[in-house]
Amino acid sequence: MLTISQLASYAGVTVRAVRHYHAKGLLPEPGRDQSGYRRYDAAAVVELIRIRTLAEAGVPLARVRELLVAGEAEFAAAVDEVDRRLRAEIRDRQRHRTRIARLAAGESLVLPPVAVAYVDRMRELGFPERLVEIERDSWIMIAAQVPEQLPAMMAIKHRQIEDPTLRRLYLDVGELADCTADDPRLPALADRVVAFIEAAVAQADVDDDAAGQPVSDDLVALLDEAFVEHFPCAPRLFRLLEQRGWTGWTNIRRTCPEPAGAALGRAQASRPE
Amino acid sequence: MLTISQLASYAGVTVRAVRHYHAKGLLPEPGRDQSGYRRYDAAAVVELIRIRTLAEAGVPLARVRELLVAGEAEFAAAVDEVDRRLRAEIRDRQRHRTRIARLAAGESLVLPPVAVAYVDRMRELGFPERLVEIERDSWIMIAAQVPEQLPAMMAIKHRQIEDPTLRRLYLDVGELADCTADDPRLPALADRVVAFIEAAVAQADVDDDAAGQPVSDDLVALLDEAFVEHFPCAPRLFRLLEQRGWTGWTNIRRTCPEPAGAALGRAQASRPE
DNA sequence: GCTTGACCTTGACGCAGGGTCAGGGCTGCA
DNA sequence: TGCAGCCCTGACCCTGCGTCAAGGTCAAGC
Repeated sequence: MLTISQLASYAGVTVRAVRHYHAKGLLPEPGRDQSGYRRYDAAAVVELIRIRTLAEAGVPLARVRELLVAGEAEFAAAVDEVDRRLRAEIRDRQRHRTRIARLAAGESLVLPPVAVAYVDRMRELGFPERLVEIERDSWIMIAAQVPEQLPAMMAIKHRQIEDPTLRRLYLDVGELADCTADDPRLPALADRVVAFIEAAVAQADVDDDAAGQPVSDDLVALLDEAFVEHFPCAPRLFRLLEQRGWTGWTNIRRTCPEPAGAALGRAQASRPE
Repeated sequence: MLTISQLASYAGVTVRAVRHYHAKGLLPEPGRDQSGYRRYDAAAVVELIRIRTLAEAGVPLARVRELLVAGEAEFAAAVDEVDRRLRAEIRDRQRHRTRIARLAAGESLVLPPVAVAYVDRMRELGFPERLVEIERDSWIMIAAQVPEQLPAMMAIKHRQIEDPTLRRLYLDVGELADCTADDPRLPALADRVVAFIEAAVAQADVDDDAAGQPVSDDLVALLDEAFVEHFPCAPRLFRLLEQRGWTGWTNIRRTCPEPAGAALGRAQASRPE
């Protein structure tokens, strides 16, 4: 008769595994000797080797229990299912590998390359880091929410940022980020923002109209909130804009219905955070 | 401000996962509103998306926590380690696939093909199922213990089983399996076993001597025990053999030292279970 | 007889990554 | 005011064991 460790060593598994198989009902509990030790016979070795063989083939223990007493048909079906699972797990791992390879290559992954390029370009052009960060975070959220519309939106942003007038406006917004609510430069800034938006609405490009309503109202509200959190003067700026007939920021709109309603989408695409 | 389910939906994870990340210290606990609900800002969305991105790349959560604040060098090292782990897991799965493919193809796996063929041949030759089963179980244990010596041992067994005299002896052992200890046919059987063993010792083939002492004494004892368990008449048979100067069964030996000691290994190779 | 070390027992916690309940509070809408 | 649908904490569940705790047993050496 064998002790548990002898049994385990014959079958090439650990003592702990044997007790685990007892607990799971895979291997019947053997009789005990007078001191309470489990005592195994050769049949237990064979059964344990069968269990180990299945387990090493990647069969979950719950399945092993069934397969030990299964007929050929169920056995084949179960094996088939296990193989499908293994293939799926291999596919998962391979996807993971390509993802971490891209991470290792320096890609941020939370942001597609086109957006990374945009953010980098902002830094090149001398935008304050604060502004760059909130812009980056906004695009992370947009990319997570509506990834398929990101390229179109990014194209517009790239064009906007290369436009000297608009770039000047952005830079000035960035510089006024930390000003107090009563800063005397704010009304003039609001005027310039409104002037830009109205010009954009007036000459609404045909090819930009495809953008439509790319992001949900919820997300727009969230982005506006993030803007307010990072820019102390934002509430005052918003009030100044409302006095000039515009409301919101990410998706800025007229407070009163506009005659040419089709231009709204174009206005949103120009959100100058 | 966002509720936990809004946050989760923006980042594309479950509410439970968000709380899990809080518990693991991956995502800082946000402030609560007056009713105790967690309230998140946009920065939390971005952080959660970063966590999800790493987690989806197969990075363990413990590593994610480090990587969120890691510099480039540690990041690269960690990524490298994760990739190694993923490769190892893929290799494991692929091994598992080949193993279950072999299982599906009908191979027993607990027994190499050469042993399966031997067991099948026993059935063809009309050996009683009881005898076949204990033989099979013995070989399972031997294959698990000393797989590299199995082919040589199997070659001997194949030759033995095709020898008409020895096959007749085996068949008679099988038929007497269930006889009582006082069965009158047992002494004659013991005589034939001894006659065979002594003949085998006398003409010890040169090419068989390589087998030497293939299995450990422990395993031999276990196999003998299994034999006794399946054959009620075994104790009586053993006593009869001892009266004739032989002890044991799997590794049968002379009770008194034999003049030509070199023949012992040959005797063992002929174990006629 | 005593110690020592190796073995045995049960019970419990731990791991990743959450799923799923239970039992209750809060909110918003009709 | 009632109801649906959120939210909260706490706790147990899954896999396949590893590992520790606290104690009983056994064989060997002195």
